[in-house]
Amino acid sequence: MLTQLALHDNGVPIYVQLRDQITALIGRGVLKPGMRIPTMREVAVELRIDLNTVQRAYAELERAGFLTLLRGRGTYVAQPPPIRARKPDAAVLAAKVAALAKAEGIAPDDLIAALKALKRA
Amino acid sequence: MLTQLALHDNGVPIYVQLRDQITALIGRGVLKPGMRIPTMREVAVELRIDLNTVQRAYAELERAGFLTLLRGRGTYVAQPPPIRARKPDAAVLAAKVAALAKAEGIAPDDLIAALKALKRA
DNA sequence: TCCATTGTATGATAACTATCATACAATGGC
DNA sequence: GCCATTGTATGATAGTTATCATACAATGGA
Repeated sequence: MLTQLALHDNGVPIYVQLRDQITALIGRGVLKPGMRIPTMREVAVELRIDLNTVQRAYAELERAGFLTLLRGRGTYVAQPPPIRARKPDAAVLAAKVAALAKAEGIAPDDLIAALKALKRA
Repeated sequence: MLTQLALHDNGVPIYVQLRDQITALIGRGVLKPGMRIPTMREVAVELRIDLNTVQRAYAELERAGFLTLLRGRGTYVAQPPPIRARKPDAAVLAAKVAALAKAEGIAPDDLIAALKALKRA
């Protein structure tokens, strides 16, 4: 995983870059549920950043339900909850996602296409 | 242009969001060379942020060659804006979004369906 | 039982970010 | 020339971010 992480000097806080890049890796299926990911210290040393910075990213990812932190054992990609075909929930998420896409200047159709492409990968 | 800007509370500094969203608008051709864009004060009032914050974004965009600032007259999209105008990457957003859906237990197909429904609304 | 590993926590410090207030400086229209 | 508009600049303040140093706490294997 470490080789896929790249921090840039573009004004975005390090912990945000780390958090979002790990989220993206999970979304792409590079990191799968149950997988163990590098320890906070490994990430800190490899990326030459502070342990506290990594902890912040990991902690946010745990709160968001992406990771499971086990003291003394390591960090794992969270087991996703059972998929329910609840359309209302999907609608709420879709609204949020549409706002994100708009902010980044991505057309809804392009996002839909990219999501479909992800499924095939 | 103002209606196309949306700031989020996601840890990314406001001036970075503003800067990147404007470069995306230029990259997409929504803002064309020679066009006048809103004054710093207009942006500050509309987005309810500080004038200094807008100034920072505009100043960085000028240094990067995207904008031309003319005192007393306003701000214009630079005559040939850099070729390196940032093009939004739908795949990156899709990866993040897929992870969000996974964490909430929403099937990708349901999210796609909900996004399509939004378009019709 | 030890002990290395790994996550968790605290406190200090410097740098950065956002806001507020205020003012200056150039431009162009009248 | 006057003056509204708009970009430019400064200084203060509060909150955030990154780093450093250090320590504690739970886990599992030897």
